Amino acid sequence: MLSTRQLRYFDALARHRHFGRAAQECAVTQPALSMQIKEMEDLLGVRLVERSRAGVRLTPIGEEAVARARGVLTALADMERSIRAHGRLLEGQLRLGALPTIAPYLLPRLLPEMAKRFPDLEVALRESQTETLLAELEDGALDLVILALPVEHPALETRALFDDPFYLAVPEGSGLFPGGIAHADAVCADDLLLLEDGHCLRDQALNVCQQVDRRRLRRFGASSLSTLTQLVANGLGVTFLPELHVRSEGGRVPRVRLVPFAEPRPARTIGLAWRRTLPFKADVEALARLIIACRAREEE
Amino acid sequence: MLSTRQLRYFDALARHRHFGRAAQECAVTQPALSMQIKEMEDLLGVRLVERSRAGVRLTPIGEEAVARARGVLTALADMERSIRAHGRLLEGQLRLGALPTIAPYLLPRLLPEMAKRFPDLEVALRESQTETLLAELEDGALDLVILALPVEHPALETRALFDDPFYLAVPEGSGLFPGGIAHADAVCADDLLLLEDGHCLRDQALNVCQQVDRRRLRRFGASSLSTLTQLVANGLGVTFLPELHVRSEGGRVPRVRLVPFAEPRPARTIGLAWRRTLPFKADVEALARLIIACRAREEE
DNA sequence: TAAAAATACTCCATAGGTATTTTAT
DNA sequence: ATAAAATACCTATGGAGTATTTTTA
Repeated sequence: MLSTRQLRYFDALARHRHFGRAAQECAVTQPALSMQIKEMEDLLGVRLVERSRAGVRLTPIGEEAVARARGVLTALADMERSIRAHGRLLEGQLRLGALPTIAPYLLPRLLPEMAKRFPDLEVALRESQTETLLAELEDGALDLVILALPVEHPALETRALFDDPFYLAVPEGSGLFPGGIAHADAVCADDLLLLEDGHCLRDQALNVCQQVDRRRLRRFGASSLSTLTQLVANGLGVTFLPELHVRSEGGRVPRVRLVPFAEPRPARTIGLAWRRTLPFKADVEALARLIIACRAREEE
Repeated sequence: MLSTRQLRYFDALARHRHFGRAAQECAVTQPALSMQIKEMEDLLGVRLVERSRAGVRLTPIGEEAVARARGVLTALADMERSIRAHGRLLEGQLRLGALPTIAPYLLPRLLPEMAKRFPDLEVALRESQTETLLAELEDGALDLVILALPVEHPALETRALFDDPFYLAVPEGSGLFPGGIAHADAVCADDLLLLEDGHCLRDQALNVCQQVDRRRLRRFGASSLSTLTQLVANGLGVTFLPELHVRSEGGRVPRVRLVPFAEPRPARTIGLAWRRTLPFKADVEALARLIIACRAREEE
């Protein structure tokens, strides 16, 4: 049976595509690493790497092998962490990721609460879009992410936290939706301002506005909700704002009127996602409750 | 990082609850195994086993650890098999499981076809009920199972093969359903004969007969479809027979009348299930097509 | 006290280091 | 010609064996 050492060397080799540098990363000499790779190839009876002067290429089988090797290494690393912490995820380091449309509004309240409740926990933060978060979660660079559900991924588990309803932000005095209730169908593509591509909030908003003609949307999107509200404040259009953002601004935004939607109010579901192989559910549950409590607190 | 050797020793120790016998299984001496376990405990900073005169007990953390260790070992073993076979599942050994309500009817046709199509494949068969099959699949004792879908299991993938409609088997000359079309709602609990508990076919039949009063069902069920048809033939009641079974009997059963159900015909979905970590999809697909073709052939 | 695990020590296999050769561009 | 990997050879770490002690029911 292969050793974890061989898997580690092989992973490093696949990343560096260079025996010498891979060996350096593994803190061994090049022949030591070469020998282990050779041994792996002998054990598997398969050529994993194409050696050539200009670096190294993996064979197709090698690509498959490294993907599986990384899976095994991640599972093993997760096991070690879990057991070392007596199954308590909330001690030691937690690498937490969050969407840019969530992090700035939830974390300022959450992090102090977490520090109070789990004093032995050290949180490393990362803010990225859904796709990046999920990739990093999968390959073990993150432990837990806060994002919008649903997430369909076989290696991940999720836990819904709360629904975050949308408001329609219109310029103050614009006269739109004078009844104070917005209707998704009445939003016009020419007016709609959105985040740039890749933000899931953009897709969610478009989902709500099924009938909007995508071809008539403005080409360039904003990169943050703050920018977006500035645009709205200056009369350049309307946009969707999640309640989470609105709350963090104290319930109102200068020169912008926030119009609630008609029932059923469109919303995004905020939730946690993590690798199946990482933590005990009890820990995620504890954290989930803290987050929910944390959000409820803001209602005061 | 832990070595695979340590994981193997630990797994053996957890199974034998005895250092000496675990060591024997691993073909090393007791002190060698003791040292590796100690090393593991040191690396993890956790006590994994309670040593006592009368054998060994795992601590709660140890239980968690061994479960995870087995997961890692299975993933690694699957990786080795896949790569060794160049991703071709259908060479070497395939440990195949099937439900007792499928195996006797499908396999006599399938196995010769498989032998013809995949000459380098050696098939090891196991026949069990759904629960057992899934457990053995998960812990690596089986590679692939044929059963009734749906199967909801995070570590497993599935592939539907075909729908297998039910017939109602009634005693010849009983006068039931003279129109030649059965209606699920007209089946009476007093008449209904079923397989014993644990057979998924039993549950599926009860699902079709939503209105049947479960309390009035006979206490003891048959252990095979053959027994069941004997009971029906002797006028003791009626039962559900899957088409797969009927076909294998040449389309008719002595002294039993087979009544098709009204549309939509109730059916069970037969499918394949396997660990996500094991094979390439292409191989499962190849086998799936063979099975489907194999069943279609019988229609002649 | 007796069975089982831990410890002490010794040995050897194998991983790793150094020096060198081979290979491919 | 030269950078990179393979090979050869030596060293040393650590895994495993044998003998023995310690533990505990």
